[in-house]
Amino acid sequence: MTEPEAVGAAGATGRDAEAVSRFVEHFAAQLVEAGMPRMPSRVFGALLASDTGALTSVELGEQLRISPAAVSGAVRYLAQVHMVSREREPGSRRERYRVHSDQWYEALTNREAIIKRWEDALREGVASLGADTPAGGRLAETLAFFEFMEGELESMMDRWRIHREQHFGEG
Amino acid sequence: MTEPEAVGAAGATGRDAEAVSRFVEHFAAQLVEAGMPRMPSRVFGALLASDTGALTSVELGEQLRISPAAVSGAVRYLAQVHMVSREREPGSRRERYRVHSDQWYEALTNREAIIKRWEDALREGVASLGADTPAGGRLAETLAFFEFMEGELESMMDRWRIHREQHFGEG
DNA sequence: CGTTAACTTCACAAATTTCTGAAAGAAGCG
DNA sequence: CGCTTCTTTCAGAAATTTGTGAAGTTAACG
Repeated sequence: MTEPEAVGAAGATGRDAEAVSRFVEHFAAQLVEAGMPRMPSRVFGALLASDTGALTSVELGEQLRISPAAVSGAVRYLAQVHMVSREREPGSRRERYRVHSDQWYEALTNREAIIKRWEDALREGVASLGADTPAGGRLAETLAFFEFMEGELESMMDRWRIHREQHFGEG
Repeated sequence: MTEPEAVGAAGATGRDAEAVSRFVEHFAAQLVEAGMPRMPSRVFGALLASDTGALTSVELGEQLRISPAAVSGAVRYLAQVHMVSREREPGSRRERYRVHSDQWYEALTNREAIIKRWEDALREGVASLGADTPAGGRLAETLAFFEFMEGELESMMDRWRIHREQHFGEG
């Protein structure tokens, strides 16, 4: 009874728990490599791979074998960067964490906040080093790049929404 | 002789070392927050803020007050992600590390490698969970998003190069 | 209005990461 | 061909991060 299901078999849930886990861990590893902390990455992976797109704290804890505290921390992180939203199951103290597909895109776009802070730092640098110095010029060009990117990102998301509807309908 | 220059004064180099340092540390902090290790961030900041855009190992060590070993590690990291290139000063064992402005852009674009791995993980997930399941569908849509982004990024860089020439000339 | 279920916070232990000093390894120069 | 100068590698110390158990807090339900 160490393993509730045989490897590769579809269990009582109608899903191959082994396959799900493999995906979750593999995908989470990529997120980690991109700089996201481990627990948030794993929780996000589990939500992505869930059929409803939403899981409770207990379900996450069981599937990932982590403590309630770890779930709590991970979810707080993910909510902060807008990668999941919290739902209150009506008539229950149970909370439910959900990925909206569009939230996911927005979250990536939310790197804008980071870009904005980079821009601030660069502007400050240009000012204090002098726009007429070689270093100042380099900073100014970098700043221009980010400002350009910022605008592009926005129109890119617009194009995506159109592209998406053509391929996935109203979603 | 603990401090070669008075605070805020322009030294023999003709630059306000204090102002440079402030920028470097501030900018580096933003990079760190975005997920880059600290030493690489600081080294990169120092290079960005240098007049020539290139510094030797010793110069970096002195300016940032870090050991040669730390410089070595940071530079290796930065070279790996294509954010600096190494130059051999002819007729000297001294090496010189440089930021090319375009390298910087390319580096950001090099996140493509990361995206590619995300895509692989997602494709695998779609296959093993089944494209006809709700979870599989969600993964497929996410995958489509990344594939879309990949193409967009490329054309965005093209547009940037044009935009840049109009504003900065041949650079 | 008390009881209980669920989530969060806190302090600590463990693991990982990061930086340093010391020694070894290249590469020009005499 | 040995010396000198610069860089890298390595092992270990220090600091930071991460996850847990346990206590605390909130809110539904009888």
